[in-house]
Amino acid sequence: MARTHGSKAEITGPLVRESALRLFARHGYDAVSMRQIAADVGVQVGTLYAYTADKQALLADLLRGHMEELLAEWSDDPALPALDRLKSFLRFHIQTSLKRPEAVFLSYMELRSLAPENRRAIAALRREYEDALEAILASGEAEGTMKLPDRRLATMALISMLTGVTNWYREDGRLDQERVVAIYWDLVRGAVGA
Amino acid sequence: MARTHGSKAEITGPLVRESALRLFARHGYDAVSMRQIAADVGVQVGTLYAYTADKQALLADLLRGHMEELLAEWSDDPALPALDRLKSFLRFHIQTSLKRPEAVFLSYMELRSLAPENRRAIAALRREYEDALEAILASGEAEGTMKLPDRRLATMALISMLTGVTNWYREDGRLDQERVVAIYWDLVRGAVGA
DNA sequence: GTCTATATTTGGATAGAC
DNA sequence: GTCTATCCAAATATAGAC
Repeated sequence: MARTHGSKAEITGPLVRESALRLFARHGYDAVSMRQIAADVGVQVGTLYAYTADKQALLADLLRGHMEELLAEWSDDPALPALDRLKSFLRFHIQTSLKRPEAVFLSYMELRSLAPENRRAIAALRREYEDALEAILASGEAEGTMKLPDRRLATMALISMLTGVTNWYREDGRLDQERVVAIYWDLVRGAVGA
Repeated sequence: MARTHGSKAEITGPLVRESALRLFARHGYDAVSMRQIAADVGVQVGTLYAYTADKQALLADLLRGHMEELLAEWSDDPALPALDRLKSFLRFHIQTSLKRPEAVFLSYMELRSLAPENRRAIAALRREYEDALEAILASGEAEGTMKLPDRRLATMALISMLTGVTNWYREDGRLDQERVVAIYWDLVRGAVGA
């Protein structure tokens, strides 16, 4: 696994990020040492510092990258019926959560490990994502196709519920992703009073 | 804050547990040092080892204690209508989560920091708790008062959703606990098809 | 029961050779 | 771009005095 001098310079950067993501998600930011990451990548510790200023920056970049990808990939059409938009959001959120479970988990767990400045920036991106869902719920209420006792709370409740798939879903389990989406849609549709 | 020799021997044990719980929940198990815990309690590091074999045992005891309390406090009457039982569970889970948010958060987050043996034991207790909810859903289906596409998945989805309150609830926020319970009850009732 | 002092390990980060 | 070697700080845990 370990490499020697001078090989694969151009791919080491991404490898560092991938290893860090996986290890941070699995064991927690503070539980993972730079030495572990280096060993996982197959380089020596010193090498890591050619790709990140320090450990904190590595975490911050991973979280920011994930949230920015999420926001960039999500597309919504306010002209569609709110229930259709909600179903799209649900599918998007579940599929993303299952495609990048480690990034999702990390983003929800390790905000606290960030320095205040970094934390504020990531929290703002997360808020932006939550607001995308809340806007859908608002339009559902305006249309009269949804009935919610408290829109903001419903937003948080739905996101918690959907993100929860990462806690129990197994690739080799009894349900495939489409089936999971369908089941969650039943639950969510009921919850929003449709 | 710091104490000197020989004072308050009989209360140091609980204080250690309280400090450890708060600090572990806030910063993560690996991010917290025994020195920090000692400083928070107001003793020197060595003293902690009169109350725990090591740091790992401290975490394991906190998690086990929380899960055992949860299971001991929860009481269910299978003779009641399933919807009433579900509402009881919901109130119990939300109130407990808001009364001991740190223990709840820790139990869901730091399983991974436990040695395999300890992890298995705590996971079994958690499973027992989940099964309590699943049994209620099963009886609702049998009664015909609930309609669920997948009972096990609904169980996990509801627990994720309810536990999510700890992510956003603030004591001084706009909603008191009873209001939160009422709002979640609306969402859950809809989700289970009642 | 608690303190002080310390052994021992491990961590993040840097310097300089190749 | 990567390695080797190393500095320095901080961590867990223990020993022995009071």
